[in-house]
Amino acid sequence: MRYAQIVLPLNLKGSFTYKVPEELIPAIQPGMRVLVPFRGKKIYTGIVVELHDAEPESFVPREIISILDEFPILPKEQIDFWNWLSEYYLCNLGEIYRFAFPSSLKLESETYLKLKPNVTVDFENLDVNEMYLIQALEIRQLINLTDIEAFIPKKEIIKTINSLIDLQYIEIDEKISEKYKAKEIAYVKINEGLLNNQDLTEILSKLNKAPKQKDLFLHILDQQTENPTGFIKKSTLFEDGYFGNSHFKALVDKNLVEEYYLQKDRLESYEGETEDIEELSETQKQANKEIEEAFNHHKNVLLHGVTSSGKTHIYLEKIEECVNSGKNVLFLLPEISLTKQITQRLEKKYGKKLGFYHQKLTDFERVEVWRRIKNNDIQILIGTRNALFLPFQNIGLIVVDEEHDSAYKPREVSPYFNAKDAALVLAGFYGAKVILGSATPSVESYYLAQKNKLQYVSLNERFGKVKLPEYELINFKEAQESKKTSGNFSLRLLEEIKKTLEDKNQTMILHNRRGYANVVECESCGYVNYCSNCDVVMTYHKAANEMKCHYCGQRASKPKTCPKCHSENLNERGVGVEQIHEEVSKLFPDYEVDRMDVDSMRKKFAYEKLYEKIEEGETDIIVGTQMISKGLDFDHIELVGIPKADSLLYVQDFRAEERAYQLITQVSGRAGRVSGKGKVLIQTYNPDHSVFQLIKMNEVAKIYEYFLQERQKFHYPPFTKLIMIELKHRREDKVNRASQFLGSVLRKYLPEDCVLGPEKAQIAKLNNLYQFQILLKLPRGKNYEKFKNLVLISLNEFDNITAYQSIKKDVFVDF
DNA sequence: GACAGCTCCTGT
DNA sequence: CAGGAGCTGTCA
Repeated sequence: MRYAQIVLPLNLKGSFTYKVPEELIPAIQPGMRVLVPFRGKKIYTGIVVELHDAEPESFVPREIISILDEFPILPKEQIDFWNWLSEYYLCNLGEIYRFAFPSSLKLESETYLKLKPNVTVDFENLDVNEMYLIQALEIRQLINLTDIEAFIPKKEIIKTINSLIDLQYIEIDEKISEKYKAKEIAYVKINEGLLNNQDLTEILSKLNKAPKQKDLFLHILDQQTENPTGFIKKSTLFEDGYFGNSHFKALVDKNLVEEYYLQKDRLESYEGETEDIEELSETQKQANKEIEEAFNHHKNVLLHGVTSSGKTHIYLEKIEECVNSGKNVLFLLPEISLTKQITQRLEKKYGKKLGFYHQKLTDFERVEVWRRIKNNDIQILIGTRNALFLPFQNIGLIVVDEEHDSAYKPREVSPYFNAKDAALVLAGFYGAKVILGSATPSVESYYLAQKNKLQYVSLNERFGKVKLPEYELINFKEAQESKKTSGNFSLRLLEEIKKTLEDKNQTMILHNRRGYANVVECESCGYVNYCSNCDVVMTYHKAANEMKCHYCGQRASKPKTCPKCHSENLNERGVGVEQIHEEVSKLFPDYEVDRMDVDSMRKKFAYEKLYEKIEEGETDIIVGTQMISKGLDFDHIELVGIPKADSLLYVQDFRAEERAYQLITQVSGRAGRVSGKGKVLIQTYNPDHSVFQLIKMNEVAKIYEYFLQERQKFHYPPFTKLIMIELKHRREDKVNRASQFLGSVLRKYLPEDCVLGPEKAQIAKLNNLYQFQILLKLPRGKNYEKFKNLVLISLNEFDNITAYQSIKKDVFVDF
């Protein structure tokens, strides 16, 4: 095995061939990290994905510099998983590698400047910048390129460096810096020997002139005598703000106290008591048995459990079984803020054997989880989609909670994959089982269950036989005609809110639109405020008193007069959640009305504060966007109101109805969790719309039957496979031409009705990039592979056109 | 993805 | 004709 295929952390196709130096041949194994040179001197951390003896014919491979791991850091299953992802989602291995690894585990060399040895510099002939740089290099031997920006203007840097290299004064080198450092915690103690040799009164009298220092000294002494074997954390000294670091430093300088460091595991883990989980109800036992049977037949499970049916309870049971059989569990959540309940229950059971992994961890924290997973120190890992890439040793079960959630497949970060589908494949490589759980499964998963690819297990009653909420449709048009409305609310909905308030219960109002008004329009000339970066109207946010672009985040002040015709007749159109909140506050001035959306939750701990307020019953009405549909399980919410439910359907997306159903059902699930008397009032202009009618009937099978019929009729997934190709460029004409070309190439290989577009994207310009889209509708089944191959050929053909290389291309498989 | 080396345009 | 922006090709 003299050659290795190495994946580099760059967005490049495939892997690269390197020669394994003689002395490394016995040690090297697939899954290990190695240092390799790439392009001149630059050094990257690559992953060995394959070893072989086939000498490359067309080039002379370079040599691996060194091996970084004693044992493979990446299990075979993960390498298989990467290869699958790359093939299925048409993305590069390098992209996956970048996404999968914490950056401290893939060090790259940094470019440094240093003085050439033994040079004498003739300062006379240098300009100011050159002089600065030489002087800086004389003080510290190495300077990295970004540090130079601190004292030389950006534009001059290249010029300065080049001229000094020409003069033979400096040279460029590459160096790999160790980024990961174990976290050290500062502790303090009274200087050893001090107490034996010196009289305490003598010391204290020396400190008489510095009372604070004296206090601090006594404070430390106190703690140390009280608990001679304990450790005093330095940070605790400053907690109450009485002492400052200067006081402490003074004591160190006087040799009275000492500071020392100990390494600490960065990850806090639960230290409290552990306890067993409660017993299952009869219905749950039945579901549990069905899951067991499915697992015995090597089938994965779709657990469809209505809200509050106790899906978590069943997860816990299965997790327990899996851990008892000596295997580990991966528990996936769409976002980490939802962990609260499951965490609390698991912590009590598994204590230190529980781990977390999500996007909010720092890089060092990620490395520590990696290490613990690799050492098999974690039995249960709770995480978001990036946790799929941890180096699991013997995983036995993957739970995907809220499997329908779109956060499993964000469109913003590449590689674009659906964590739910990826989990099924990953589990296959490990021989593990999967439970997909949701109260509102995705149509795709439901279809798989129907086709018997997944075992369908249903929990159709709430825990403790609590009744599901009742739905009521309010015909808003009729209400308006008979003058039974006030603003955006029907009197019927207001009456129910009032009743709920009088019963000292809580109400939730869902309005899934951020801001106060969608558009600010000039009555006189029709001017509307567009974002300068995007082809999007800016939304008016009254609370922040500004206009915001919801796509690029751009802000602008709200115009007082029309910038075009200077008319003062500015009109606000389109209702946002802020406006609904304002309206409700005015209608119920004696009650506490709070708003929950990304804008009001931006401040630190805003979410936690509001959560607590609702839990304590201080909040009477919660007005919010889809954010309120997740994670807010409280006992006293009895009413859910959706004043403008139609807006949920008016979205140009074949999944709009499914999303609307899921959102309405999820919010509704918050109502009457304990009392069983929950009510959901839906105001709509179209009470006869199938989605609303089906929700009202609350017959799950019929709803999915309806969705599946619609999908089949219009040839959408799960009956076809969609691939969306998006092209972006600063110049519209260029990206337009490129997409026309790609469209024609695709049509050359694929049947005419498979290729839709190219078309301008719904948002024609985003962040100053013009976007065009091509949608491919491909048949599923055996032919899919064949067709996808043709897509791949087309994409390659496109990539080979050099003129289009500056165009950014994104491919979304299973769009 | 990153970077060197190239072309072509701008401006004095 | 320098200096820079943008394009192109290549890396093992």
